[in-house]
Amino acid sequence: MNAPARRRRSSGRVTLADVAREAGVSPITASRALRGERGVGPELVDKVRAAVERLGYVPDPAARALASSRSTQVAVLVPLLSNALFVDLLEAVHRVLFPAGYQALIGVTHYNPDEEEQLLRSYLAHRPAGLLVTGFDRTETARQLIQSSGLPCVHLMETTDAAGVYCVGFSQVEAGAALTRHLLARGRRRIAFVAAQLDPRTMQRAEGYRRALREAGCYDAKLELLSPERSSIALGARLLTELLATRDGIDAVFFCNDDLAQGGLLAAQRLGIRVPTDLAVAGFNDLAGSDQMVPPLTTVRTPRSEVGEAGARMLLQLMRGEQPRPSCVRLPYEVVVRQST
Amino acid sequence: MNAPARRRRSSGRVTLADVAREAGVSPITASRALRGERGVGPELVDKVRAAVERLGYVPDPAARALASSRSTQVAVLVPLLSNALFVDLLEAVHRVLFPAGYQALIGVTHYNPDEEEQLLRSYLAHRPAGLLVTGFDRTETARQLIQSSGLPCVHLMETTDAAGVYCVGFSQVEAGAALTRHLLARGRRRIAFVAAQLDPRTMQRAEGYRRALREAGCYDAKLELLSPERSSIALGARLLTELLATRDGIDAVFFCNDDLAQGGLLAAQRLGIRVPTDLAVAGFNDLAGSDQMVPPLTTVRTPRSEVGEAGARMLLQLMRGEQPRPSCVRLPYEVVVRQST
DNA sequence: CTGAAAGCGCTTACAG
DNA sequence: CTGAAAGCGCTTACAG
Repeated sequence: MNAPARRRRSSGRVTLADVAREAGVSPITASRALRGERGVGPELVDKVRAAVERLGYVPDPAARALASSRSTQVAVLVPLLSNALFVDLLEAVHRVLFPAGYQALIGVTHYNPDEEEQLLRSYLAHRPAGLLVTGFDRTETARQLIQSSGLPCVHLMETTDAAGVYCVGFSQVEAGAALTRHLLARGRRRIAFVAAQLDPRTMQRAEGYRRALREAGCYDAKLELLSPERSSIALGARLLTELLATRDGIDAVFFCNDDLAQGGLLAAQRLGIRVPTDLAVAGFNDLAGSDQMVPPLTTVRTPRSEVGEAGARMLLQLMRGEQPRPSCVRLPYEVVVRQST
Repeated sequence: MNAPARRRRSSGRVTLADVAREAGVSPITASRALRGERGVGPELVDKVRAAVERLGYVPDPAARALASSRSTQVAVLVPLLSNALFVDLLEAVHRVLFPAGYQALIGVTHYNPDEEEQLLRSYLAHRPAGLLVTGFDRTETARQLIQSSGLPCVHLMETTDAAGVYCVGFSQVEAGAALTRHLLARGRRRIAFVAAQLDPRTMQRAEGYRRALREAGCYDAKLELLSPERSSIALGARLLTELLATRDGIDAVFFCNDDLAQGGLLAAQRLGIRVPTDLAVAGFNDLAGSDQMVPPLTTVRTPRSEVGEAGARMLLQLMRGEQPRPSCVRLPYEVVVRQST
């Protein structure tokens, strides 16, 4: 009855061995039954389940990770939490992953490739079951770390046609062009583009803006105001003021993100500029509050929740060893026309 | 030269044993040297460090967790990521914890005690090294899970004088009272309190509001408008409209959070109400954009970054087995007077 | 101050 | 379909 009592470090924890004993099977069978591995007699599965219930067994993720070199954690890397966009993305990811038994290890890169590389290194040591990363812009080392980890990885927010790459996103270029065309359709010709952060996706929107204006024969490089500073409402106010002080005859502004646009709208009000009569103002992402602005802000509703959800589902497939088809999902965005344009 | 090649599952990973061999010491000594345990000869430490460097050794957190029943993860539970307040808090926590070798496992409870309990259960299975939780309001089961885990735990955002409880926060009651007294000092007498979410900290601010008004003999329960809905700019606009339609003679509004206040300010503008002439408007937390509103919003700057930083440092002490003194830190807030009052 | 042995709680690989 | 043995990569507990 007594276990040899020397050199024990028992944590008092209920282990798989306890469950197996209680169920009258071997630990391996209990393990297989619990993981839903096929090839275990249904009656045994029931017995094991009942024993788990009775003993209140909780599997030890560390032991599982060590033995299988796979954990139930999924590393999710996003640039920033202060952009509501990524919060929506993470919420959606969590909504899919958590019920499936996975936990999101959230890493914030601050749009800094070196920081991303460091986080990746640290998270990879934890043997995550999968990886969710934002976009394609990273250091070569980071790329190799992902590659050589052999882990399932889904790229979010951007899309590519490259083979063997899994991604869920939308065309930032097209969305930028669509919004610009809306401004052109409203009769605007001197359309400025104001951006901050200057991350890859922002620059893709800039590319869409340029394309649309070139098509219309209205492109003027001087109408671009690009700042490397971090995007914020305050910066939007500052940039609008600067824009109007240094460029003539501007009749519309496309801000690369709604926080900038909201700040621009508030600055216009302080400057006594009538929107949209004197100046049309548009943003991007349809963030909280944009519909409440005076006047309500025209913007592009981007499908970040859908991206998070579809991306997480795709990763789940990959972690199960399945082949998601298509390997790259392009989701729709929508130009939301309100009274600011 | 050849290891017995049967039944190997080697992951190809560089292990502590490799490091030990390379350094010419035993694995235990290598382990101790790496963890900075005192009582290892300085020369040996150097040798081990060099070997780690040469081999590119990365410790395996799963193995470490299994052997020591402690991981390098810290579970951090916050109510919401869509409130910028908690994003600031998390950033600060990460800034302290990550360089110290810990990773934050971020859990979002959505102000739902059952959800918190579920997350706690799931995170506790991962043997975190410590716990960071928001406030004191949770299910009895959650409380016991924390208690019986025996893990170091620091409570954030609120304070208590209860013995044996570690916390870093500020007095929500006093901050609420201070802002209310500012409105009183401005000559306002019919001061409304508009709140959403109705979480414990919001209700503590309400308590401060009541106290200050009672002291001034101005308290009127009808001036409170409390909504259980989630706080947002849009809701603030709606609540201000409702408030003014159903209450007479209101000369000031204290919104329990800045997003509501920003919405209120925008609604006032649409309604043609002059702020602060007709109505003083104040918020709470000093969130992004509040200084950019028209007029700029009076609010309370809450020390969330400081709370996150001090809380994480306190946890670090506890995880080292030290006794932080004091066990409860009360940080200062600041009433920021702008043009809306 | 340093080390040989055992153990943490699982799963893999091999058998039957 | 089920299981006994070994191993995942560390650290604890005991010795010296």
